[in-house]
Amino acid sequence: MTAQRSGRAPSMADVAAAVGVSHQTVSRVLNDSSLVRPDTRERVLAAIAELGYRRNNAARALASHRSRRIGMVAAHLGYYGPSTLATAVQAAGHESGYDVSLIAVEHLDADTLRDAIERLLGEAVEAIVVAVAHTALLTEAHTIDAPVPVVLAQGVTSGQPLAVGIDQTAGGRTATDHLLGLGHTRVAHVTGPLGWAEADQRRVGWQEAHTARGLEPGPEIEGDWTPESGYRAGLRLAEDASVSAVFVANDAMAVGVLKALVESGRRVPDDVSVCGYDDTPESAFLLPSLTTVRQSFDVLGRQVVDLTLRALAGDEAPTAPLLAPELKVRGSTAPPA
Amino acid sequence: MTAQRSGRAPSMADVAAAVGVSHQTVSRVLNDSSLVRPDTRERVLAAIAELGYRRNNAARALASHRSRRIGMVAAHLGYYGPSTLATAVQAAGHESGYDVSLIAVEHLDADTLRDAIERLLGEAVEAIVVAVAHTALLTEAHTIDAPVPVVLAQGVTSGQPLAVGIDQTAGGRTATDHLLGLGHTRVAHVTGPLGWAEADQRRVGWQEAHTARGLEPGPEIEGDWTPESGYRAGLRLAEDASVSAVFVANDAMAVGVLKALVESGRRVPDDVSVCGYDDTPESAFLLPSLTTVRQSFDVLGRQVVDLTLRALAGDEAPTAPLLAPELKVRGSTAPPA
DNA sequence: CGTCGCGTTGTTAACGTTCACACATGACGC
DNA sequence: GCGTCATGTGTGAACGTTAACAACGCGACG
Repeated sequence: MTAQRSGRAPSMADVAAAVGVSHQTVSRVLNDSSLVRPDTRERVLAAIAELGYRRNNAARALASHRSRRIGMVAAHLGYYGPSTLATAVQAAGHESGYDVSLIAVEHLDADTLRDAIERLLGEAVEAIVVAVAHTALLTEAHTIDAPVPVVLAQGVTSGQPLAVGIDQTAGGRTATDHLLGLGHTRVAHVTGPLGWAEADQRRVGWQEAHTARGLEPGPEIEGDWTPESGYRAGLRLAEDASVSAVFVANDAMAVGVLKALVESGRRVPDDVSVCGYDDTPESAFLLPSLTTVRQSFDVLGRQVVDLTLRALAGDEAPTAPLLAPELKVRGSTAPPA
Repeated sequence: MTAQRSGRAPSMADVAAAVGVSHQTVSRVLNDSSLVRPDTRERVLAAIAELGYRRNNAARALASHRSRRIGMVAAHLGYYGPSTLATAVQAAGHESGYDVSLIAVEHLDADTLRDAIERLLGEAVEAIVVAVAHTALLTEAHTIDAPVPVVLAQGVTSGQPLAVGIDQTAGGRTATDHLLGLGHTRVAHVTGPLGWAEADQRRVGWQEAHTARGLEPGPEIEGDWTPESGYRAGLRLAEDASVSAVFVANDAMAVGVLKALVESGRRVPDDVSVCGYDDTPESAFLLPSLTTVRQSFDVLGRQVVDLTLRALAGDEAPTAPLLAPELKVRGSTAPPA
């Protein structure tokens, strides 16, 4: 009964032959069309199980012109934010019946991005999610004329079409406001690498918080997201006795800042308050525990996929509001001495 | 000249028609067969560029029975190790002309694994790389009878076929040996969740280092990789005045241990030495900087892909030696008082 | 009792590649 | 001058699925 060609994986035709129906009926069962008599469906399902039949996606994509696949390109999966986002997007996509092809790159420049997109298009993705953090690339990403929707998922400034993001400016403002609210009259800032959208935006928030109170923002030092750059920045800040509060653009750098301050003999938070950004799992367990800003990547991932699906459903330029980050107050911030 | 059907992406036939050759010639150019006259190739290439032709991978896979795709399933991309490994595998695969479909899951149990593998097989991957850390799953993974090679890339204990890994036992031994070598007579251990291969193996290394010197291993507390579990363990260790050295199974937990010890009034390394595992970017900038064990995930990723390619080339059960981790001595370890 | 309609199934033709050939053309050796 | 061979190119048939439509059986309705 099981007339199967040897050597190759069974096809619909094999299943059909085993049951004694046409391959189209098998196809109907697989796509659960309602037009199949229950007992026919039953028999087909049994044969599928017995033969170990598995649907061939390549053939499916070829015939249907639909790949049921979303592409994603993400950089710096070693960092907390990007990796969390990537996992979230993948989970959300899977929930909605899409595979997510993730291209993870070490560092994302214009060439890498173009290459990644080219590869994804080669896989016939129906949409592409780009988690790109660099401002220069952001504008570039907008000009990509791919034959599929391209959704931006990072570094987004406002409710632009086909873009979801977290309101980094608000995050920077909240963090700085917290410090100013404690009574500090000036907050120093260790930025991320300028040119990165997230770094730029957090910095703007930091400035805005000062100007809103008629204050001058304190010294500013550029970092590169790494703990080491935070450490170097911290050493310089420690020399400046007027610095009583620092807003650091991510938790990894904050680790370095803390070390530098303490090693320089300045107590945290007694002499200097430190506020980070990201709320990595470690941050609550630093010495002292780190006040920081938390971003909900799970929600972001879900939103990214929803927006993508809306674009796929024909909505030309779907928009979504920016997500609001949340301040986590811990032991590293206190009123000035 | 450009006879292109509207609405659809151009196909080989379109390119061929534009140039005035057969579709097979276009195919030959694309697969750079040598059997094409230079000027023909030239003209085909020009037409491809002009029409914006892109090869359809679904059709290619269907016709050739080769997808040029490797699947990978990885859990816990939020952790340092797995995410670094995933990126490395992807990069190495790409270098070798393979796309790597990465399925990132939050947590990997038997069902999730089976589902992920099923999805990957649906994409016609030629091989599957499984980065699974759980011992129970490891044995399970060995029994998977997929129609393609399944390569294990984590938690591997020795040079088993189709498996590459880092020698975690050696890592645990090295870390503990370092502490014993400093003069500590007993080393406590905060383990990862037992049942995870890596946790188990590091623990074995810790025991071996003691027995090799005729010593009894110190107290042992089970953690779950999170800083919080490290903190809880640290609080208990701090109560035990006989504990002068601790080997913590990863850096994240070590962060928590450090906090607990210091908050309990025990100085590090003066009263208690602490050694971690992973060498995360932060660890050198903790207070004090963390002695730890470094694993080279770049090399591992490369090896994983090499092994996979060997399996694909027909080698039934290719093996690779375990990679040796490397001790990084920093400020958190010192001789006993 | 014939015919319409609906539910179920079968038939045939795409989809865009690669593969296995067959077919031209010209060079070369005898 | 003719067979042989290499080089370049074309032809037709897969590959395994979906899409569009045709066909069948059967009950209901006029």
